[in-house]
Amino acid sequence: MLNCHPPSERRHHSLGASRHILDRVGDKWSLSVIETLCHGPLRFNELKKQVEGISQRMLTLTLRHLERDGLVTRTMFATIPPRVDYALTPLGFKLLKPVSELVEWVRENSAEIEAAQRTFDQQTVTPLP
Amino acid sequence: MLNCHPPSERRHHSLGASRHILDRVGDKWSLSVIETLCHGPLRFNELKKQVEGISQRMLTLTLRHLERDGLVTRTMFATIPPRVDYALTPLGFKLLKPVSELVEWVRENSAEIEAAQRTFDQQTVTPLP
DNA sequence: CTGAATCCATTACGATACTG
DNA sequence: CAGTATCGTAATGGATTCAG
Repeated sequence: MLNCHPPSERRHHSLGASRHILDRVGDKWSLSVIETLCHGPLRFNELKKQVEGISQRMLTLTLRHLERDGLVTRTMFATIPPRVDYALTPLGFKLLKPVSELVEWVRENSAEIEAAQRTFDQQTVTPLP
Repeated sequence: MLNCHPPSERRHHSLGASRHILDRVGDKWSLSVIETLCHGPLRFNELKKQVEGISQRMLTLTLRHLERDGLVTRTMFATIPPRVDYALTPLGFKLLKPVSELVEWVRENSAEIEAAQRTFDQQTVTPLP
């Protein structure tokens, strides 16, 4: 929970340790990859097809980060051609709940957010004469 | 909610419209600023003192983004010296709930996450002879 | 006091080519 | 098939200086 308490009762840095996961939430591809994997394991190229727009490089990097944080497992099969399966860990599945609720919240409030953005953008527009 | 359904039932881009807010969640300062403002309005320099480590530039930029998204209001007083109050909007307050639950989730699972990171990091370490 | 402007370092990302 | 390597570009953030 965020430290919504007066400064006297506040602990040092309320976030900080959570940064790594928040970075995953904020980066361009992690949530899409997690979402795609929630139906079951997928191979690298299947993932690449289903996460539209992602490059090979970014898929590799994103999967490495998710694997490092314990959200995704990587399973290699010593076949020819090689085959690698990626799957959500139980931890990865559990993350879906709070993340989904956040995304859901944004959806429910997107009209208000976009209205605010339009208002803000119009204020500072200085049309040329 | 994230599209955890088979591809046949899946809507085009599950995220996409939510990117803007997810970017706020993911960036370095937005959540700290929101957290600091949840006790009540603050002036620019009070915010700068309480959000430790933030530079003047990043505080300005962060506040502009939050204001644009309708999460924060900016109130100027035409006094000398000038005074500007920043406060959470009702929308900003409401965002605290899903965000807090996400941060809470990370806290509850930080041990497991950090253990995964240590394991991952040790795998690829190749100590020099 | 509030904040805009500038400069710089680091990182994120994308496109392409190459490899076991 | 599943990557790695390399390159170039854009975005992000920090430090410092200037201004109303």
